Amino acid sequence: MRNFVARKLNNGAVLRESDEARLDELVRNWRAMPARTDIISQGDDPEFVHAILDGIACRYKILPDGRRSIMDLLIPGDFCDMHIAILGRMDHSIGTLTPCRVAHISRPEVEDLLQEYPRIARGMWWSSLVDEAILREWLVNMGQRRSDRQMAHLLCELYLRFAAVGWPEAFSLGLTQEQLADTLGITVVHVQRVITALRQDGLIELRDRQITIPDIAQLMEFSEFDPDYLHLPPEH
Amino acid sequence: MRNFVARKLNNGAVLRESDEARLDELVRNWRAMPARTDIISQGDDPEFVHAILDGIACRYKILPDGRRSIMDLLIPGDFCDMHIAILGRMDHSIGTLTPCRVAHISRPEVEDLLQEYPRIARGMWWSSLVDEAILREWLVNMGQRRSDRQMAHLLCELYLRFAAVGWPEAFSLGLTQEQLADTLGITVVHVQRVITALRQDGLIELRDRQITIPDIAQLMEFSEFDPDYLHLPPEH
DNA sequence: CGTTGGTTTGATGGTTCTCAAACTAGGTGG
DNA sequence: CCACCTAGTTTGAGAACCATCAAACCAACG
Repeated sequence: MRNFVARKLNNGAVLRESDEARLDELVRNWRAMPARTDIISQGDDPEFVHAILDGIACRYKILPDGRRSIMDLLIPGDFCDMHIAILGRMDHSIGTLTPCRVAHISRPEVEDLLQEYPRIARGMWWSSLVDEAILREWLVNMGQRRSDRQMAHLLCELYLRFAAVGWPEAFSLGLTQEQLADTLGITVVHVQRVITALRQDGLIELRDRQITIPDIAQLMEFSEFDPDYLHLPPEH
Repeated sequence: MRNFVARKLNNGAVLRESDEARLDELVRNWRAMPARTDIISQGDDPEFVHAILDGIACRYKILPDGRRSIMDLLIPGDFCDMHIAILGRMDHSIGTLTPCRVAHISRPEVEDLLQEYPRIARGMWWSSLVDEAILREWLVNMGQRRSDRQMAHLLCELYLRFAAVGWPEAFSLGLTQEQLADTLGITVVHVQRVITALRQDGLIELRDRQITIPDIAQLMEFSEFDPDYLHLPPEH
């Protein structure tokens, strides 16, 4: 089992063996969570910082009328809540979408990590800035593109993010259409129509409710995807 | 002339006189910039960190087809590019929307500030996290609300953000309809229709192309505005 | 006094939502 | 093993929202 946290941070900082060893230790405390379960809820002031080791989670808010808005997808290697120590309470929730393995690290351990492991601290800093850049690109995506391009753009991003942590299997996405709808801000019905359209154009493939990408370059061109905002090292 | 940077940071940290004095010094280097001018352009690796002292600026990207997407509005007290030292190159541009006074602070000065003034450093850290929270709320706003609510929500946010730095004049917004359109991801024509509708409902007032808010509570209710995400101290 | 940038208004069309219902696959209990 | 139930997917018809295109209007400015 590889350490996806270390792999992710390695994109923004050059870690040494001692760094990776420490991360391996910290990541040893984890628990399995079923799909659709909150890791942290809005209003919490949690004691632990969490990292996703396996599965897909999301940041989300529930609107007054009951709709859910997903503002970020968290994949293996992603931290959930590094910021909570400063802001105090959570202004949104974090929950699993698929079954997940979630590591929990105590606040003192995080403090120690940031103080004593400067390369890791730099990687964390880099990581949170990339998260912000992703958020900005989502804003562009939702504001300016039609929903088929939106969907394609999201898939391109996930493809690259999974690749950046060296996801072992070929990329395949097992989210439900409702989860995709809440992410893109469109209805389930329309997600369905967009997916069938993309499938008919040969841009994606669908087997057992899993989306795969036959030709990433083609999908990137279709969605005007520019990977610049992910700030990945050149080889990706 | 008050120091809006200090006022803003005071919302997230308790500054002392020495802190404010240092900020006063740093902010002394500024230049006036006309409207519609880039402070930093995409691809730059700038030498200075900038802060808005007066006027309104924005983060934006230009899409391949020429459209502009505004992803953040920067008001007096806001820093533009604290993150650039880590990420290297800018993945978006920052430009003025109205005439601005912009302070520029050298990288060594910023380093010193973060090292030697821990309360300021904490305020900066808080500030960047709030920026991220604002970005998330914009995503919710654009994804889930109709354009009249979107507009109202944006106006509520700006009202509170200006209030949080103690903006001297009563709130009034002097952006063009095109600038608002690029921010909300809708067309100029539709901005026009939304504005007249809000005006007819008495939710906003319009004089000399300046939008004012007669009753903020009413506008907040209309747009389902929950100020929680701004993480302001209770008095606001 | 023409030019320019911005606002306002109208008509039409496309994208996406809403409502409604059928269908599929997996799981559970009789 | 089958009947039922549930969550998720698929399809259709009509309406709402917003975009597009086009043109008039207005104020500031040289």
